[in-house]
Order: sequence, then structure tokens, then C-alpha cells
Amino acid sequence: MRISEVAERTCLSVDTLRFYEKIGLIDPPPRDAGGRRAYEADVLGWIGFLVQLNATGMKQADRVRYADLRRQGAVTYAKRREMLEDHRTQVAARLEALQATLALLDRKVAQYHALEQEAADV
Amino acid sequence: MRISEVAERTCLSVDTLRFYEKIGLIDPPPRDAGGRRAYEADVLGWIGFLVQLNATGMKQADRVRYADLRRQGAVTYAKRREMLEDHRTQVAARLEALQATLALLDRKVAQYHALEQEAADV
DNA sequence: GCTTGAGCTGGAGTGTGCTCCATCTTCTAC
DNA sequence: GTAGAAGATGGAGCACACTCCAGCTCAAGC
Repeated sequence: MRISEVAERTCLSVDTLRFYEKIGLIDPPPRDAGGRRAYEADVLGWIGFLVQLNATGMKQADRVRYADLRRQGAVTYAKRREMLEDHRTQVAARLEALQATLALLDRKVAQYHALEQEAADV
Repeated sequence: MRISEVAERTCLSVDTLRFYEKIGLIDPPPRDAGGRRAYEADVLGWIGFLVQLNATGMKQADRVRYADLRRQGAVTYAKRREMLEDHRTQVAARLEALQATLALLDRKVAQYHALEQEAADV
């Protein structure tokens, strides 16, 4: 798979993929005869997971650390599990905050509806 | 209330409060005899709401816009309600994404537990 | 064989949202 | 009345996570 195809399938840009490789999030893929990156299909799952970690607020430095641990294989299972458990805690907290804000927004919207009605009644 | 007290109560820094004032998120408060900001207590609720909007991903430019509308009074009720409804939609989407990731993290953690167990059994 | 487009590299630039700094004034406590 | 903390201002600097650029190579189609 060429880099443009990976970009399309992951909804990342070509530049971002090269950037992720540069900082160690993605392993350098093999190259074709012309020196171009030739990705294996299985990179898509990994990138998808990275995107999800990113979207849920895991910092780049931590994602790099996780990628490093993954590269080291089975001996880092426990450390990787701990990282994911920590992140889980963060995500759960953010989830609660988001739910609280959702409720607040609903109250505010209802308030504005009432105020608009009042103004219209005058 | 002096700026340090507002900072403490809102968990924002003094610098951030002055920055928020500069970009129009907070109205310039009256000053005391020595030229220092003397905040009214009711600013705390507003700042708390701003913090919540920020924490749930509303952009600074949009918060500034909301603050501007608020400053204009009752004639902007409908616009403000629309902004909050739009943000509600965003928050709901992020909530779903977070829930999906939470489930994924749980699966991954369970997988790692199993893998660690396997490794220990060898 | 020439054009066009994709890809390559190293490095500079960008937007967001603060955060820090130098320098000055003012208040409080001793 | 002096030291030291807190506050003020304008502007520079920073961290994060990309994003873009110049200048080059390579491959495929006409």
C-alpha cells in the first residue's frame, strides 16, 4: 500500500503519516524499488488505535511511549496494560465531565427557550 | 474580590484571567483606588461556565463570540441558544466516541491480562 | 523522451491557548 | 519609612500537534 492509500483509509494526511513515523508512532515501513514507502495492511489497525487514543486525549509523548513498549514485544505486556488502565481512568473522568456539561447545556437551552417566549409575549 | 482570589476559586491562573479579559471573554472589572481589578462575585459563575465550555472542546473564537452576544443582552437569546445547541451536538458526538474508546480499552486491558497469564503459565 | 503527478527529505512555519518576563506601581506589615 | 508581596502593562515565548515548503527523484502515460 502506498502512503496516499494509507492516508485515505485512516483519514490522516500524508504529512501526518510521515510525521508519525518520524516521532516513532509508526514503524518505518519497507520501501519499494523506487524508494517509496510500501505499507503492510496491518498498519491500518494500529493507526486506527492511535487515532482513537489521540481523539480521547492521550498525549503524543504517551502514545510514543506506548508505541515503544509495543515494539519491545511480550515483555512489556504489563506496562502497556497499565498505560491503558491509566488512560481508561482519564477517559472515564472526561466522560463524566461531558455528561455534566450535556445536562447543563440542556438546562441552558431550555432557559433560553423560556426567555425567548417571554420576550415574544410582551 | 482581587484577581488572586478569583484565580484561586476558578482554578485559572492570574495570567489566564487577564488574558481572558484581553480577548473579550471576561468584561473588564471595575478598579479599586489603587488601580487594581475589583471583581464582583457573580463573575465566578460566568467563568465557571466558560471553563466548562472550554473543557468540552468549544473553541476560543466561539467562546468569544458567545461572550459578545451575552454582552448585547436579551436580543441575542436566540443566537446564544443556537450556539449552545450546536455545541450540545458536538459534545454528544464526543461522548459517543469516548464511550466507544472506553469499551475498546476494556477489551484491550482484558487481552493484556490474558496474555500476561499465558506468559506466566509457560 | 517528455510531461505530470506522487513521493522523498530536512527544515521552517502555523494556530491555539496560554505562560512568562521586565519593569513599574501600590499596599501591608513591621 | 522601608521591605516585600501583589498587582499592572505590553509584548515575547512556549508546548503541542501538525502542516507546509523547496528542491529533488521516480514512474507511468502519451
